[in-house]
Amino acid sequence: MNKHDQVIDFSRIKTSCSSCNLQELCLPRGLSEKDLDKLELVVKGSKPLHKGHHLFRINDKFDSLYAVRSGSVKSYIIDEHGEEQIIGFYFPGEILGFDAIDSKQHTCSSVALETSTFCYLPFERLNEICLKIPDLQNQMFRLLSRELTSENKLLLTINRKTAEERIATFLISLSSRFKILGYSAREYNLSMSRQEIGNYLGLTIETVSRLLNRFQSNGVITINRKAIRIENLAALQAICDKTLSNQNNKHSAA
Amino acid sequence: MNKHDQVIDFSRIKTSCSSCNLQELCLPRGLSEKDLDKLELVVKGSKPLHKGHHLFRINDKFDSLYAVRSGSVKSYIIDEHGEEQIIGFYFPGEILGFDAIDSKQHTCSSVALETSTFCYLPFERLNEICLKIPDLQNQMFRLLSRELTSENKLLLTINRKTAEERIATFLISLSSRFKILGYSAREYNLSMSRQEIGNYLGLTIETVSRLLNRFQSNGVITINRKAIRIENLAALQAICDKTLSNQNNKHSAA
DNA sequence: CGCTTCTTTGATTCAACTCAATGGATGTGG
DNA sequence: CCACATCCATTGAGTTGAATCAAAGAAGCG
Repeated sequence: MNKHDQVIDFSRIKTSCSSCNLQELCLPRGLSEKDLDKLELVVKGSKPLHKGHHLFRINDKFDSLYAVRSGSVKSYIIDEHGEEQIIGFYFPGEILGFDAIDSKQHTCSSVALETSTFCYLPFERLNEICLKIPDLQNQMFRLLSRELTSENKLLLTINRKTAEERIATFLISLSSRFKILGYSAREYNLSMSRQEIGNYLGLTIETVSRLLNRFQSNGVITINRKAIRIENLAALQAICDKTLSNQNNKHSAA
Repeated sequence: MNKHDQVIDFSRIKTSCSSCNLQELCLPRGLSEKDLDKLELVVKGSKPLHKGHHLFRINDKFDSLYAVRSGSVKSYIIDEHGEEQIIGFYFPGEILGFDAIDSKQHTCSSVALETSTFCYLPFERLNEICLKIPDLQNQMFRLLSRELTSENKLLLTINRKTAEERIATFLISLSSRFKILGYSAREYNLSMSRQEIGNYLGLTIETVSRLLNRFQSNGVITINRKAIRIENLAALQAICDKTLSNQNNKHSAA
């Protein structure tokens, strides 16, 4: 199904950044009221996307960035053997699509993990108003920069941490993102499967399952299917970089 | 040593983008002659940085992006145990420092792998002229976007490839970057150590050494210390995604 | 030219993967 | 509402690719 098939044209629904409770997390952050008004003219809403439906696919023509309003999505690329590699999960207030700016084609696919809604940020128009609103240009640079920094952290997690540390790090990362959104940092639902967690972190589903259950046995978390509660945040934090300091220099350079 | 200690103030040396042979690879790409003139007023040169000296360190105040003019650098972050994780290697025409835009502090450190020179691109001024030169703003977005895409590819390499495939992929990546620079794609010098290659790819130095020698035994490459020659590019390409297609779905989702 | 750093090579170990089988949840259609 | 199918998660046993440990050789440096 194509987004233009709909009877009601949701893309015409003007979204109001100024009344959006995500504005301090999202693109509008730091903009004056006057500049917000200009931005709102560019942003469009959309109808909800159901679980398993694609927001965009690799090689699709790029014409817009997307901000998650509700729900969650995963982005993934495909390797030479057609296998999926998940490169990120996105939650409300987070923006995706930046990777397509260079080639004007999406370099990854994005699919809803649950019923989700989005704001569309048509890139050409965004580009234009960035020239007129210095704070907006700056915010764009900052968002791109932040994405780079968080990819660097992920690289570190995957390259230097054990399976146990990776999963703990992942759970903590979700926790702090939900906290920022005003949800509980202690209790949340995993919108992705064990398979997807493993894929993202470079682990098999069996390893993910075993370790989540080990954390539960140790009283660090309680997990029931998708529902997770962090029982001992400090302990989980400690697991994130458990490996003892001095002896550990397996990949270290200089 | 601080960059202001020098007798001759190299930072005053105006660099000429318009006569630079890297202009089509670097920030000026796609700019008109008139816009190039404006950009040149912002860009500053610098004295050479010798091997092992830092261009910037983590937490340094961010005030400038850097373009490599000659030589090469590595960027790295430090984990909780003080261990280094290399996040990228940069060659002439490539720009680094983007990760610091968000927090205004460098989130990684960068050090010269050999004697290298750079152009300084003071960010505040760059920001300002981006507002006046739409093509430049666009080029900035594109460079940031490209950096994201290449990090995604790295993630895929590290998460889904064997040690052998990672190293082959790394050698091919260097080859194509050197080719773009107009150097030989078949023959080049590794400016980084085995240790640094391993660190970057999530492997130990022993594994890197063994596999490079295996490639040599198989006649795919010739390697003598830092000097590498690709004897059979097709074979090396084939190694990059050697693992057979159908059976391989260890981390795959959906 | 002695010292340090980098690289190579071999033997052994182990964390995470693979293979295998079962269990629980959700959904569908008769 | 039950029977069946499917999908996802769990758990166990055995295997393996890359790490670790160890030691020696080569190169570069002061």
